[in-house]
Amino acid sequence: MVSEIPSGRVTSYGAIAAFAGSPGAARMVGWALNKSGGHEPFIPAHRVLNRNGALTGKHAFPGAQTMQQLLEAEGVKVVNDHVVDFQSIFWDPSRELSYSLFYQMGE
DNA sequence: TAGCTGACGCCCT
DNA sequence: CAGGGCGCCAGCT
Repeated sequence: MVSEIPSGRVTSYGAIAAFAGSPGAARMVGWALNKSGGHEPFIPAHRVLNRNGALTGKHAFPGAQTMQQLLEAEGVKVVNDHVVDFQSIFWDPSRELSYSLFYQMGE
């Protein structure tokens, strides 16, 4: 699901968990993303933030500024570990994720 | 077995 | 504004 997030857009752990059918299991999303690093296919984990738009996962990246740099490279502004105008570039799975993802997943 | 700890989120004091 | 409780659940001690 995270792979479907367009460049320059962001979403939250909670939104993903909710759409996946386990509202409240946002921690698992972070756990999964943590495991997803360093291998193929590339998962744009830097586009997933907490519900306030904070870069709470930055410490899981190689460099201290890596997550922020990845976002800024896509045109997303970051100030004080928070994405600027988080609401306007928020990517809501329930509203924007197409049926095609599930088709790809096999169901 | 019990408890703790997360890249979380919501609700209540 | 701070702090606590609870749900969530995988993976360690």
